[in-house]
This record gives sequence, C-alpha cells and structure tokens, in this order.
Amino acid sequence: MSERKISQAVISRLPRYLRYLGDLKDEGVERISSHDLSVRMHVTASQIRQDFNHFGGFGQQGYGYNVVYLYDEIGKILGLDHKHTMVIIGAGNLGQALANYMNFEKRGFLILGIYDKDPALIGKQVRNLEIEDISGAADFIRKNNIEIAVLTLPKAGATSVIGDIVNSGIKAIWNFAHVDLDLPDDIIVENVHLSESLMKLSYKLTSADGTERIN
Amino acid sequence: MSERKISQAVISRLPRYLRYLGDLKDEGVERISSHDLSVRMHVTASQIRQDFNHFGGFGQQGYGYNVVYLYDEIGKILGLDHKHTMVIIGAGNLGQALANYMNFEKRGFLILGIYDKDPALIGKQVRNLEIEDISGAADFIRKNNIEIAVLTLPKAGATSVIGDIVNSGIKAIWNFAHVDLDLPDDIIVENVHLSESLMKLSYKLTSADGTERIN
DNA sequence: TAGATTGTTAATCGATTAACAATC
DNA sequence: TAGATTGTTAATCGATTAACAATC
Repeated sequence: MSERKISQAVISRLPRYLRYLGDLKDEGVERISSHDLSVRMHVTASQIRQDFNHFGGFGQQGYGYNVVYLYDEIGKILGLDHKHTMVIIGAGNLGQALANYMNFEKRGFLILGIYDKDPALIGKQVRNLEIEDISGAADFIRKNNIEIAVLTLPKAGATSVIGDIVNSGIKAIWNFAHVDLDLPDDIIVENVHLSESLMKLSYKLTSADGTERIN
Repeated sequence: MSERKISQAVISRLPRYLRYLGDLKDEGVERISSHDLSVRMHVTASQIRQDFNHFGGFGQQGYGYNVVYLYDEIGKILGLDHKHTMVIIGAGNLGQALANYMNFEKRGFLILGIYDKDPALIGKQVRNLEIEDISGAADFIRKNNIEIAVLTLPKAGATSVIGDIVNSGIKAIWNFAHVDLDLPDDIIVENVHLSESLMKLSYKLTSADGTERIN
C-alpha cells in the first residue's frame, strides 16, 4: 500500500526465487550474487536485482545477497510468516487431493473444513476432516474468520454456490472451477485452470511437430 | 513453423477465447463482433482482433466473427482436433484425481497408463486403469508412442524418474512436481506449480489488508 | 586500497491499445 | 448505398535488459 504497485510479472517470479533460495539454504550456501543466481535460474542478473529492489535493498555491494536473510524476506513478502486458514468447497477427487496434500500445511496454510453437496460424500473422512454439507460452509467461514475458500467444483456448481460464499466475509478464492468469477473488488481471486494449461501444452505439441496445419 | 513465432501471451489467451465461444455457441449466438466479445471478456476489442489475426483472418468486415467457425478454428490451433495420449507418472492423490477427471477425455486427451513406485498402490484400480510399477513406464511410452507424461510426483521422485522418461521418446511433460525440469529442447514442458499459485494468492492477501509489513 | 557487486538510471524491446483505411 | 466492423499500421505503454556510478 505504501509502496508503488508491484507488477503481476514480478509477483509471479517471487515463489520461484523462494524455491531456489530454499535449495541454496539446504546446500549450505551462505551468500549468492545476482549473477550466480541468474546462471542457476536462467534469467538475467539485471532482472533479479530489479525484482528485489521493488521491495527494498536486500543485498550489499561487493558481497551479494545473504541466502537465509533473502529467503526469509521473500517469505515475508509472500505472507508466509502468517498462518492462513482455508476451507475446500467441493470434495470430489481434486478437492480431496488438495485436502490430503501435506505441504500446504507446512507452509502455514491450514485446511479447516471440506464441503460438498453430494450426500454420498458427506460424512466421509478425509485426512483429519469429515466432509460436511455445503449448506453449512458460509456459516463456518463467518464464525471462524476463514480467509481462503478453495473452489473445486464443476462449472455449474461453482456459479450456484458462489453467492453464499461471497457474503460470508471470505477474503480470497483459489478457483479451480472453469469459470471466471465475477466478484466484488475486495475479494481476491487466484485461478488455476488446469484444462487451459493442458490446452497450452497441446498447442505447443501441435505447432512443434512437422505436420503443420493445412489451414 | 511457417508462421512467425506467436508470443506466449497470445497462446495463453486462446483457451479462454475458446471457453467464451463455447458458451456463446451453447447460447445459440451465431455471430459476435470483437467489441461485444471484448465487453463479455473484459479485454479490449483491439487485443481480440490482434490475437486472432496472428492466425489469419477469421472475421468479416461489417459482420464480425461466426461463432461456430471461430470456435472450431481456435480448437484446431490448440490441437484439439486430434486425440492425444497420456500416461500419469505418480499415482498419489493428485495423480488419481487427474486420472478420474473425465473432462480431459471429452477434449481428446486419453489417459492410457498410470504408474507409481509404491507397492501399496500398484495393482489398485483407478477408473479403468490399474496402477502399474513405474519401472515399466518408459517401455510402455516407447511401444505405444505416448505423447504426454503427466508428472505428479514429489520433488525427489521427479528428478530420479525423469531420465528414463526423457529417453522413452516422450514428446511433452505436464509437470506438477515442484522442480524446474532441465530437458532437451525438443521436449515440451508445461508447468503447473500449485504451491506457487497459492503463494501468489497469499501475497495478494497480505498486501491487500491494512497491516502493512513493518519491514 | 582494489575488486566485486549492488542499486538505480537509461536504453531497448515487446506487448497492448488506438486509429483508420479497406471492405463486407 | 450506408453502416458496421474487420485487418492492419502507428502510437503508447510497460517490462526487460544494459550500463555504470555508488559503495561495501
């Protein structure tokens, strides 16, 4: 808020920086220059310095960047120094897979509820949670101040459920449904459109092989 | 190949165009102008026309674009007029969720095998497939000319398995593992880094709320 | 101190938007 | 024909890269 707006491109690169710095930390590397990091990551040193300097000076002339310090700072920028609470809306295969995925918890993302409308699923145990009826989701979010709703529903289900969720005081939606959610400005949306990702792959596959389209 | 290189930004927008055109088709809309589409999609009409014109003239002055024709053409550009064969490498929660996801099949993406190294999983039925030992994956890819390997493995597993897969003649990798694969140029990679997506969401959440970082 | 490397300004490159002539 | 709307060129904007003075 106090800083100038950071571009989407820069933000998208932060998690990757964090990953490489984590690896360096694990290797016991103490400091790294933008140049050495650029070689590892296959980006320009200039971009690395520009990116970091959006958030203030993390390095030292003649020395480079302290790996642990930089790792921690980028973690803070990404909000990984706080815990975050989540519920999963839609307990199909993908919803259950996300609920079972332990690594989110390690990063401080706590899954506190999982919901579905299918009576066949309600009551089923997923990890340490029981799948509950979707009708109770909004109330749970409100009472527990849940920050993030993970939408893992089919397209049709998503649009019908979204109204309730929006009015529950949810702060962000991690959207796996194949729809563009039209939400109030103060609700954050991050989309994961798997089928679009697969189509991009298909495009590259198609344009790469010799068999050029006749039209 | 014959055309000038299309930028990544344009390619990324194609699946979204396809989705909106599919919706219009379902609504029975016969033709649409770049302006009307721009209003629906919240992009500029100029961008729409520029994007389409990378692939040739799909429209008609004074008329606009024929919805069904444009839908089909973008589908062809994305390679959705062919079938594509896939195997899933890693039969954990995410691998099984993807295997069970019916919509890929509708688009012509056929999952023909699912592999894991965990003896507890091998033999388990997932949809119409049985989880097989990972040691047989490369051979299966080679014999059946499989195009796409879906990597749904933990980081450590991914790096150890990737060598075999690369030498099997695979054409593309849909990578869900948290690593940057270092592959020969002729193998296409499309990454889906879920944890990076969640971190971006976390960033927005953190920078949006009043509690600005002290540093 | 001399060498290394940052932080930052300036130059370049590419992508988006605007404008309009071509044409259905 | 007149009106609408594309295809395409030109202008603008933003992001990336290069360069270098500041400084550890």
